[in-house]
Amino acid sequence: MPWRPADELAQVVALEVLLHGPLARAELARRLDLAPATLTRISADLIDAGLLTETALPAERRNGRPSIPLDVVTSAHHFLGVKLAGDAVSAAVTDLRADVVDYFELPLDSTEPAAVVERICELVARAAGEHVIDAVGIGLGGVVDDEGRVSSAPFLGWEDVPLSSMVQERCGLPTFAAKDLTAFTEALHWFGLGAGHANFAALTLGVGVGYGCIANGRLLAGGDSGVGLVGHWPLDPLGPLCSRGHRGCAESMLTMPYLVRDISLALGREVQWPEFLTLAADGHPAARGIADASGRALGRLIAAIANLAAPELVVIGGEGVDLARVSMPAVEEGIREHRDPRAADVRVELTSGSNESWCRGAAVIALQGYVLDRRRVRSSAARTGSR
Amino acid sequence: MPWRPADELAQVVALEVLLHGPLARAELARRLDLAPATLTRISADLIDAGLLTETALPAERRNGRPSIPLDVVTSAHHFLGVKLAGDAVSAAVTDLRADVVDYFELPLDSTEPAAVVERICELVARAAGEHVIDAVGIGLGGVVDDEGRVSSAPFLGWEDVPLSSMVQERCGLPTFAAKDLTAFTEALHWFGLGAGHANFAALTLGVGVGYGCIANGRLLAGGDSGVGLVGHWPLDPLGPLCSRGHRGCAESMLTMPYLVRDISLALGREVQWPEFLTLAADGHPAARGIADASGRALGRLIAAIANLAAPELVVIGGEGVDLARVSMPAVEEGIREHRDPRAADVRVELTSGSNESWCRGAAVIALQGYVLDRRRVRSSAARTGSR
DNA sequence: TCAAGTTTGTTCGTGTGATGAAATAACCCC
DNA sequence: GGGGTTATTTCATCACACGAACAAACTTGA
Repeated sequence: MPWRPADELAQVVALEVLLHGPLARAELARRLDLAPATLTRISADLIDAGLLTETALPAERRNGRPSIPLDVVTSAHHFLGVKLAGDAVSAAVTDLRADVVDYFELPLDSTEPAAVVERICELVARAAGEHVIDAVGIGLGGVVDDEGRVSSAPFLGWEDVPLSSMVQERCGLPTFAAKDLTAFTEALHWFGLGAGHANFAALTLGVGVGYGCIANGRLLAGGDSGVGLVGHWPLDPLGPLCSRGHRGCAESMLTMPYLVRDISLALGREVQWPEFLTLAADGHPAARGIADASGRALGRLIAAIANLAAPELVVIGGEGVDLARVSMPAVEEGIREHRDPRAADVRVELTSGSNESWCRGAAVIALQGYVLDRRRVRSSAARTGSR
Repeated sequence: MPWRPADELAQVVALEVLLHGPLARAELARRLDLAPATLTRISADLIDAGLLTETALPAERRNGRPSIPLDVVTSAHHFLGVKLAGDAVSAAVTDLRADVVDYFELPLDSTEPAAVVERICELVARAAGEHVIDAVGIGLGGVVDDEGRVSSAPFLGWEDVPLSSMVQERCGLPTFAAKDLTAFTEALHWFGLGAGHANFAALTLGVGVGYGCIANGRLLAGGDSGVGLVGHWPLDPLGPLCSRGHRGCAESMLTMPYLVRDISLALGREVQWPEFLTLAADGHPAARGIADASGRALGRLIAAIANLAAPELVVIGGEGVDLARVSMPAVEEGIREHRDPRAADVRVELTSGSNESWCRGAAVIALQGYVLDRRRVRSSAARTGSR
């Protein structure tokens, strides 16, 4: 039962239901500015096609005839989202709403493209054993073009690897690859904190600092986003030096390795990330100081994003997201410092930075590719600059 | 002969011709993915309606039957663009392609809303004496909402002034007001260096620093863009202090009053802006030093914009644009400093910063309001976050 | 308990309007 | 002048969104 809305309008209706939860016909008609009659017809088609069903109506009761919410059959489709790291590949199986239903992981002993593809296909095979997988998405740090070709991924030593087509040929499933941050941001956009927002930004903390942005309802994708454009952003003229000799850049102020190094130096012993957070939360002076300086730096970065990209919301994620949690007041102070007091407050939200959330992002790339039928359709995206 | 395309498709076709120059029917059909037959019908309607004409075919000759380019009747519509300054109001009359055909100016002796409206209407009357004006656009520095209400304009001491409706009631013409930078950016987008770009940024230098951005084909408009979000951006930790006590912020590094002050202090005599530029261009050490520091700071700001908003192009304007002209190498150095070397080069272009260009921007706001029939249509903009 | 009110969803005939195919027009080159 | 090529037009066709009227399924209130 493939996702094949009969025409463009059916596609729009199906997407609206997919993205904005169960919706009644009348509500859909209002949202999409269509006649009720049209919705009767379209929803009948979509129900016939197995894309939508009428839910068991726990809809809010008001006056008049009760509405019958329509919903997508979430369990009718499954996607595999693969996150590629330097030493392991992990994967999550999700349903049509990007809810994770299964999770696998495999170590990676070679970063040769062929070996990695092999590993990915092992995951695909394992997942396919338990679920019917409709498409595969792969997320990795690096520059990936629209066709899923990895033009550069330093952490794997890759240049110009046609990853998605390699996997697709090897395992026979539609495969899409994208930069990990693109995937993460799109997942927030369709099913996460960014749902319903036409302008928001995502920021991830971890081994590096990542940035993704939805502007006017679509991803901001410069040709070379992905080379780590915010990674070395100068945030504190008095901060420590980073590997490239910048003083107080995002890498040196916000990434886990540097912060762990700083706290270890300060205490004269090896301190791990969780302990650092605990110490900071408990008010240990050295840890507090480092966390606060870091939080202020993060706030400045958020302010920069807010000033230039005008998001309604900034979502923080990544495995180091707890840094923001323990230094929220400093973050807010940093924002105030670099933001005009007359401007509206920046809304900052935190989200999970587990590895699963990266996989989920990759699954959303698969889901989008499948549902929007990428690879075939390029025409509608061709209209460039107008309006 | 009003701009009233019969239906939505006709509107799209007319817009395409307006924005992308004379175009033949076949070319339009290809661009908009329509059947040739459809274009015959639509263009006939539009020609009947007086919106389009067949040009005297100086189209590039190729094989086959020659095409007949269609163009809008540029001189059939005129717009008045008014730029509001603290001490004067100026206005330009433009045609449908935003080419300036006339220019007026009046001093302003009171900043009372009623007095300003009076002055504006004098300009409207004068313009209407020589041209048929279809709509009026007003640009000013401050926060202006979609309905043309000025919620704040410190330079006039205004709060919550329903400017556009005041002018509209007083002079009887459809009137639209917008922030000056919005107007400037939209003008670049529709008819200037930004035409055809779905992602670009505009930066203006003058008494302050202004920023506008088109992302994914539309203006990035935070609710509070306009309070000068980049005006106090920190650019040089060693720079001079600004009025608010920031060190090396955009105001202190890039605005004309500060630069004039700096060069005057350095030379021990009063130096005006043009002389400063001449000295810098001629290699006078002090002037060169100031201009280069300023250029590097500008480069850093451009890099910040390029990193966060991913524009394909950054256009510099404003009356102080020549600063960029005399310090281009420093600007490029500043960009390199804050941009990952693996990222693509940022394309920077300069444009006129004459007062006329601000008026032209305001005229484009009028033109857009008129052509897109704002104030009536709000429905299509309502679809917020999806896709 | 029944009538009135309200909102949802359906049926059906209608008309708009984009389309494909084929014809025609207006050039090129040789 | 003939063949090739591309642009534009003609025209019958047909998909499909719509409006209007109606049926359904509740709430509310007397």
